[in-house]
Amino acid sequence: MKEKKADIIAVAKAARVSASTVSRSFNHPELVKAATRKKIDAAVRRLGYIRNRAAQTIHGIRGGTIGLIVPTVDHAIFAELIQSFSENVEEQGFTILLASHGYRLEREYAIARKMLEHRVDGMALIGLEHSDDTYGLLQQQNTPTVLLWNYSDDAPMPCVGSDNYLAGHLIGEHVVRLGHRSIAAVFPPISGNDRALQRLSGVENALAARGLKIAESWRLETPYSVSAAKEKVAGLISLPQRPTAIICGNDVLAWGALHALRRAGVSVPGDVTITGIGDFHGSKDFEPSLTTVRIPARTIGSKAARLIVALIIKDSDAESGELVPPELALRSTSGPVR
Amino acid sequence: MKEKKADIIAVAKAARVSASTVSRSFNHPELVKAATRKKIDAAVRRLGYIRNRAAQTIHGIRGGTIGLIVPTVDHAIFAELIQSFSENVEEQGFTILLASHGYRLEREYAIARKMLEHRVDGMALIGLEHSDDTYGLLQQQNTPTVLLWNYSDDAPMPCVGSDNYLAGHLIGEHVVRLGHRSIAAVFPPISGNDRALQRLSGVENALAARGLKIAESWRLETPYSVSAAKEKVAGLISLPQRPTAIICGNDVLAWGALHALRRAGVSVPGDVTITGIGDFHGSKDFEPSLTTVRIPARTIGSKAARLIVALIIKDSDAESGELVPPELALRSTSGPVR
DNA sequence: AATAGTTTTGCAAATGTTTTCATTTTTGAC
DNA sequence: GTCAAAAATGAAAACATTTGCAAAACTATT
Repeated sequence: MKEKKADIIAVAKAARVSASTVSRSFNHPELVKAATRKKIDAAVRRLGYIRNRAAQTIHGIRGGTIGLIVPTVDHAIFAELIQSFSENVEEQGFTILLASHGYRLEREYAIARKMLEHRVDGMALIGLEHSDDTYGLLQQQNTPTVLLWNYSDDAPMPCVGSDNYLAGHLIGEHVVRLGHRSIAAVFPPISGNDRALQRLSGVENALAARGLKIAESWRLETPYSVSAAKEKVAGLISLPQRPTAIICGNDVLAWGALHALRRAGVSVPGDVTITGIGDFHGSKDFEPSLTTVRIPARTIGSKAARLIVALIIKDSDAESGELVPPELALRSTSGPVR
Repeated sequence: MKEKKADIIAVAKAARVSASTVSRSFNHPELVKAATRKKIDAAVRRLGYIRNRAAQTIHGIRGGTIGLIVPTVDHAIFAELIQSFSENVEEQGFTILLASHGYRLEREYAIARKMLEHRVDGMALIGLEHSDDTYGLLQQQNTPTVLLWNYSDDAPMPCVGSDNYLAGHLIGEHVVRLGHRSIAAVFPPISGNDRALQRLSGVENALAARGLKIAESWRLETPYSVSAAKEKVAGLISLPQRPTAIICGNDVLAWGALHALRRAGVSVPGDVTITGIGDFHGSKDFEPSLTTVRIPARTIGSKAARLIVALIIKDSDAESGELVPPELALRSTSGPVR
């Protein structure tokens, strides 16, 4: 294509009007005569003209993008949330700029900066744990921001999410109520992951309320994957002393545990109780179906979408955040201790 | 924040140099004296200045974003691909603009247009099936584009992906070789989904080579979810006539099938053989481990990332695309017919 | 100390759009 | 057919940058 791409002036020429009129016909169509608009539209089509948002953005006009930074997109966890958030945000005319930081908070800062360079209209981050630099950056630029996934009253920014501490507490309580005393825990690494940390302390406190504690050798830390969890749990149950319940930090780890037990011929929940947290797609239909705590990702996504848009368009009666409570999903992998 | 955000001129003033020098110090640091650069950096930090990419973009400078449009982000399928693609693209200094079209090709067109308005440097789409409008748009704007996931020699644009027909053929052949004659198929809807269509015809041709055909009542179409597949398969096996093998269009559906059989107490692969396609995270560690066809998503993602960047920076020895062959992953859910 | 060459800097034009204000055209009433 | 008011359009300034070119400031050489 030798000829340079069409700009608004080319369109104006082709339609025999001025550039201003073309611009108006896009942005304030009611101000231009129908006939003129028609001529312009024809010219636009003929030239294959596409508006240049960058040139608008320069005028302080919103570009219609929202930056979303997630730890990872590779796994089930955030998939539902991302989907729901982006669907809802798109519905309101915005597009998402997505990036993942691989659980490295400095990466997150760098990405946030880059998104700001692109002059996103707003930002969304996962969790409440971010580097001071990141918080500082966002505050100083006073970019509308929402924190997804976790809710806390004293969060430094509006957040919509669930209470991960409560989620952990719920499941911990459920397990002790069933009479379990020998309890193991399988959790992802908690550094840079406030969700996991809170869940774990929720669990621990629930146990502590009954004077229980998780033995050091029964606290397993595993990367976020079915296979890693499966392996760890296989090791765990081959030990002479076996727990009667294994509380997993999320559903994916629980799936791994379930497969490990199946493989070892251990019956669930007859011999061992397994629980997850998250209620991902598939947990309900697992055989046996997984007892877990439902974190309503779709609800969080849509509420967060509404909130961020409200913040961006400065809708003054925007909430400052919202707690979407977790609920115990009682299913078949948990049972009374034998 | 009363004071308007810092611009390059504010920085220039603060550092007592001209705006041009500030600009240069960002874009061609070697052209400005180290001492001056230091002054500028200090001013930047002091004022919290963030460059405005939009204003650069206007000068035809690359903005460093690549648009990626996927059908959905909600499920396992593209997660690995997206992750790997975006990791690799980020490594080369680009950021991803992600959107999903929910399997609606007109949405895809609208999104592509919007991304072009944002002047993305390149585009990546999933599969080879897109509306003529979309293809036309991209061609006319001659935006560097790669098609992910599927490979075909006569694709209208560079593509890197696997051969879904071959994947289907591989698994079909495997199943007939095991001696199965009564074969059912569980596939996602194929409209607007060339991947599924090709897989299915691969399967059918492999069967046809042995004179076999899938009975009409044994061709199940289900949405992309464990629970839908589980339900459909539960119905299937409750029929008086039962297939000895069920070929699933992807691993998620196969998981659903597996759970249905488990629930019904049907042994796998003793009574029924189950196969998937995709080899998603978790399939290897499923109990029993799933026989499937490996579509190397990470490889596709990284190769595609390299390709799109090469196209953008007009690296002339960029490949025109690449076929990443699928491989049969022979595991435990398939066995000889009893 | 003067010269030539090199490095560093600033000025001003350019980029593609929006917007304010002024001008022209149209409309409706008489 | 005239006039005022209303509607539609255009000219030019503004936006935040980059860049070509020229001027200024250094260096090295004599």
